[in-house]
Amino acid sequence: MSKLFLKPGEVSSRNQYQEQSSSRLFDIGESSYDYESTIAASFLTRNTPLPIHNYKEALLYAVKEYRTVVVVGETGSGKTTQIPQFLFKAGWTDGGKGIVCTQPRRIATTTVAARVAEELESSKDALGALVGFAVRFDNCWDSEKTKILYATDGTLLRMMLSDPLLSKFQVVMLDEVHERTVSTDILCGLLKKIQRIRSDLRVIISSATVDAEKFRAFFEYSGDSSNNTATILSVEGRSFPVDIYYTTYPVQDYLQAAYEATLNIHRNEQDGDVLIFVPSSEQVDYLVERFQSNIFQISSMRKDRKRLFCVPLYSGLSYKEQLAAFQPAPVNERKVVVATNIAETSVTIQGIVFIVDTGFCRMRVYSPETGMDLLSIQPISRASADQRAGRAGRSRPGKCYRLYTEDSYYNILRESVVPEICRTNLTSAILQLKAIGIENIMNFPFVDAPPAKSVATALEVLYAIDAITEDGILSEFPGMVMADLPMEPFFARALIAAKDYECTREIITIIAMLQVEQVPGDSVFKYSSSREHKSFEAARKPFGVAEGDLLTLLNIYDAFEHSGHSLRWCGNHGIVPSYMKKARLLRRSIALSLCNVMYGLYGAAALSKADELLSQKNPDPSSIIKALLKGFFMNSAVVQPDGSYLTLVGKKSVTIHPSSILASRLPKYVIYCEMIHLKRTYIRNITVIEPQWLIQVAPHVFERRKSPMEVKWKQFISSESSK
DNA sequence: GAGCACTGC
Repeated sequence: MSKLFLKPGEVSSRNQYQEQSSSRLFDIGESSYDYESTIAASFLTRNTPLPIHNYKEALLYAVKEYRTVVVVGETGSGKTTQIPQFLFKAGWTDGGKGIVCTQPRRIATTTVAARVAEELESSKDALGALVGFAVRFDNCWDSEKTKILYATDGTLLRMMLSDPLLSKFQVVMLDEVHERTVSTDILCGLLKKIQRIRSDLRVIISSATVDAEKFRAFFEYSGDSSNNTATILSVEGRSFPVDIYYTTYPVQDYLQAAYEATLNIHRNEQDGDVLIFVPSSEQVDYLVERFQSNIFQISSMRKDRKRLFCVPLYSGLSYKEQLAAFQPAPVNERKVVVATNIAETSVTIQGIVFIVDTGFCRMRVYSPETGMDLLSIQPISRASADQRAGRAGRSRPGKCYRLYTEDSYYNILRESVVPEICRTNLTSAILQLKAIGIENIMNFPFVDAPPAKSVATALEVLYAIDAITEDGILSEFPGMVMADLPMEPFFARALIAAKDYECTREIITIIAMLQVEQVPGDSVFKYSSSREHKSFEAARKPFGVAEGDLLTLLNIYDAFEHSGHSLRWCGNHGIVPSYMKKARLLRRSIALSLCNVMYGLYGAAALSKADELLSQKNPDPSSIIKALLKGFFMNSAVVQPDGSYLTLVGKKSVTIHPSSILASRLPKYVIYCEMIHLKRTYIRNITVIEPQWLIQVAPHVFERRKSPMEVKWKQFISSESSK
């Protein structure tokens, strides 16, 4: 087996790199977060100075002299927690304006804020005063007192709706910019524009090495190189070297190779756990099963009979199932974690010494031509490969076995990920931009511009749902209201329409239930993970209604409410109580947002209006469906003789996903929430409609056959581009 | 009868 790989002596120096260790409760200065099960490791490095402290003076100097500072540092250097504190202590908030630091994930946002509050105020109850956080539906900060605010990137973007110049902030720090989320990318463009108006604003960009000069150049707006406005500060990391091994030949079957590589590690290597990266959850299950069925032979490979055990890790597992991957291995046993990309950035497992990297991941890619999402297995980027390798070497030197050749690494893998903005549906992002006041999308300073076709498609969709006018201008109503509602545009449109159809309570409930449904693994029903789908369908059946999946979810919530929100009732019906609780909270949050945004009510007035909205029942399914239709009429389809469906807009051939309650009923006309191409093109979350409702709800699309709207759309798209 | 990587408002 070892002949597959280059010998250690053949490892050239460029295959070694550093990543600093950070075995503490909160991973400082990086996207990762350690599950609670790793609390035991938290005090190991508490008192060790973080590398960033060596750069304090250099950083403060750079922020003083330059409008934009790109801080390059590997994960764990301490930049996320320390930089805002340096600036605070140096007096950057003395003028009354604060510091905001964005993160791509909620969990990192809240945990980092908690840690900084504790560090700065030496108190565990300090969060929400000097230091706070802001994420959707969960704010913990004080507009008077808070000087350091951690927020998700999407939340800061949303704040710009009411404060487009971010006038509350003196310094904006964007963290994990190399991950290239849509929100972070858009914030970069907006900050670049704000800097032209606000010369006092300071921007700090935290990024991985490969992108540093790209971002520096993006924010540079002096043409004179002796008078730069943006600079780069590099911060070294703190960690142990990771030796990289490549295969000598391309592997035919990376699952087989991963299996063999792991056996080889187990046979020949000292202590230390193994983390295997594979693209999909099915492949995780396959490998785990394969290890488990050979566990005795594998354990007997070693003289000391050291045992090996294998656990899966992907987001579709329930919280409880995921915890097993974080439990430390017993003495004289080796843990093998088989994981999807979740282990690349979202979570950190302590004690990993060996990495096995297949070199592939599953990625969602949007096709603007078809308006469809495609989920396909693709080679990872070099940046991802390095990130994966860096998951070893956090507590001691590690090794990474790449199941591809060194030549592939340098010549086939792309340098960094395709930015999300280039492979996603832009409807929501463009609505946000319009609401912030960016009318001309084509001229927006994108770090990487999305495909023009994606922009055009998004504008067409926004026009069709009344968010923008023919001239591409955001409408005061419903456009501005849709932008203000913290949900996807189609849902926002349906929620606004619900007022006219007098079914606000029902639409809010459906949106809340869908939100919970989307939580992978544990959804509303017990046993809904892939292995136990039969129980899931059995539990759902008594609540199933002929109108489809969305009204079935409503039916479940109504039954839960009717039981007096009884946990015992949940237990008796195979429904997970915590998820119904979550739906209940979400309903209230959504209702409150609606009261703020559409009724202009705040405080106690909003609370009482929300309660009123949530108590007015409408038992008429047709009005609920019409409200839904107001948002989702573009996602309509008609059944074909062979049982497939044809979408009315776009004429795509699709199939109802078998998980739908309507999969075998084949109603004539339906709307769907999502279309995705897997082995076939599926539509999911189906609702039955009457065809004449389409004309009632969207006459501009379905009535006039002679002059297709495409003509009009094309006109305003060209006027949009020429602005 | 199929099977979805991972986030966010």
